[in-house]
Amino acid sequence: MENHRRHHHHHRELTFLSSNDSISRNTTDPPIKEMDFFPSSNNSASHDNNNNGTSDDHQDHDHTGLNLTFASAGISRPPNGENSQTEMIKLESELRRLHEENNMLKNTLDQISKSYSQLQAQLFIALQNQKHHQENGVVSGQKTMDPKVDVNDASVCDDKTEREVSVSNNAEEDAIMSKKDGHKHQNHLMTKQLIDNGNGKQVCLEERSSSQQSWGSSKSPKLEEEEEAKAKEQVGAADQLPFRKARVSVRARSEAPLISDGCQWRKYGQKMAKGNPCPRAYYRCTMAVGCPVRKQVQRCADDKTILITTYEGNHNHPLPPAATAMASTTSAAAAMLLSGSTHSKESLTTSAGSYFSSIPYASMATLSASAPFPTITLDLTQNPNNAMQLHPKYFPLPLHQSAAAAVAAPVSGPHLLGQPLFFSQKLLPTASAMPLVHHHHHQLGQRNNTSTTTTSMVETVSAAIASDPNFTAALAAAISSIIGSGGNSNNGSGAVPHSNGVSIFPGSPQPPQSCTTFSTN
DNA sequence: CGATTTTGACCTGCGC
DNA sequence: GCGCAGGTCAAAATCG
Repeated sequence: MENHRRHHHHHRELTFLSSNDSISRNTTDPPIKEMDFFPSSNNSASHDNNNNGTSDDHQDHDHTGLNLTFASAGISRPPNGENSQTEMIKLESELRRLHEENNMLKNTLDQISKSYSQLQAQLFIALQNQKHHQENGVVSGQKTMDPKVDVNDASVCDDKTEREVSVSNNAEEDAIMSKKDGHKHQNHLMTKQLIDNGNGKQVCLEERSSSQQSWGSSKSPKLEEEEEAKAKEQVGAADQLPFRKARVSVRARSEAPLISDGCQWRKYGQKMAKGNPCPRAYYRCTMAVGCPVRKQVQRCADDKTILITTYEGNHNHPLPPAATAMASTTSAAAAMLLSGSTHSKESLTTSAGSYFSSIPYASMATLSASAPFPTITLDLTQNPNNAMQLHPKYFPLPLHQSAAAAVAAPVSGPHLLGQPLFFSQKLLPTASAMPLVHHHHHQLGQRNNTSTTTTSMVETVSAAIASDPNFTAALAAAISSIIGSGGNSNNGSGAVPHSNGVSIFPGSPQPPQSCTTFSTN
């Protein structure tokens, strides 16, 4: 097995490095002629004629071979058995090579998509920060915004702060999560890319490519090194900074083994983690081939009713509305963390600390920038009532912005954009309502939009969780009470989504689509 | 029958 | 170098 894998890697490396050549060769050069083996008469001949591709040829070949079992012994084979043997070997090797190449191409595409997504998010964050700096040398966001927005913001923030409560001390979790990487070199990958800002316009962004690739891990080391080297050339000194993987951890009470986040996941492993009697399950997103997003699910050792779900990576595919919010928030948070760490981790913290320290509700999110991965933890466990209060102004920004960004996003990246950017803009003014963000291992820096994203994320996550039928049932009462008392009415207890994109944000000014709705899996 | 889960082996990093 | 722990792989089993 081990050898098996190693071989694979080697193949990939080699083939990938020359992939272009290989491709062109494969697509242009006539493949080894199957005609030699399967003369005219049967169906396979026509197949062959139609397929001048690569792998198809081989498949056809195989297929043909099966069809010809009755004649395989000799009839269809040319007299010179040696040649045919050689050809077969060639074909097989070619097939292998093509498979490897295909894999490499997929991986490359994935990497590009991932980088694209993260860079987009980071760009916006960076722009946001820049804007802040320009507009006011001062720290806290005195961002002037559309009054409307401000109103919304306030309410949003209120909701948020109320919603979640205590800081979760996830040091343990963080430590566990971040302890290993296993793909270190990937962590140093720096990229300078052209990213599409959603309007088809490309922006050249120098940035630190993010994490998810690490979890993707399918890229060959050589390739990574090459990319890294290239990136270093372009980026320069920035590469000195340690690369980090951002993770978003969600703590929520749930009977269900998984929280419903709108995505399809496939379990690929399970492990007993030290210090926790409950196994940790590893899932990867299966909504698209090669999607790098993974998550770990584990029950809290202290309180087994608490389910800890940790996400990493950005989806490289369009997301269903039900998944958009979660994905965008988590990926945005991840990007944010990365961005923060890129520039100065401290900035993240300070904003958190100084900014939110006065918040009465303590916190609902924990930022852990501890090495090697910054992790943002959302604690949705403490006060269900609060936890559900997010909805009303869940989307401070006009739907056409957030939803459009999230939903209309053609592929991967765009879904990142909506919330982090817009939320940050709008939430800043209402600092007092911000959640407390606690930095585990780093000193405080100064403000930025970290908290903002955190906030939105919490809401999103809460919404996602709420959409889970099981969890929904458990929280129904709480929601009802909130709705009843909170002045948001619409659905009353019915606010709880039953499934399929029912909005859980009763009071939402704009019918929250996409981002604000969740479907159960 | 394809997709998913299970599960033991393996890989890698880290501390001693 | 060794052992430990987290993370991943992939064959086998199971599911729908």
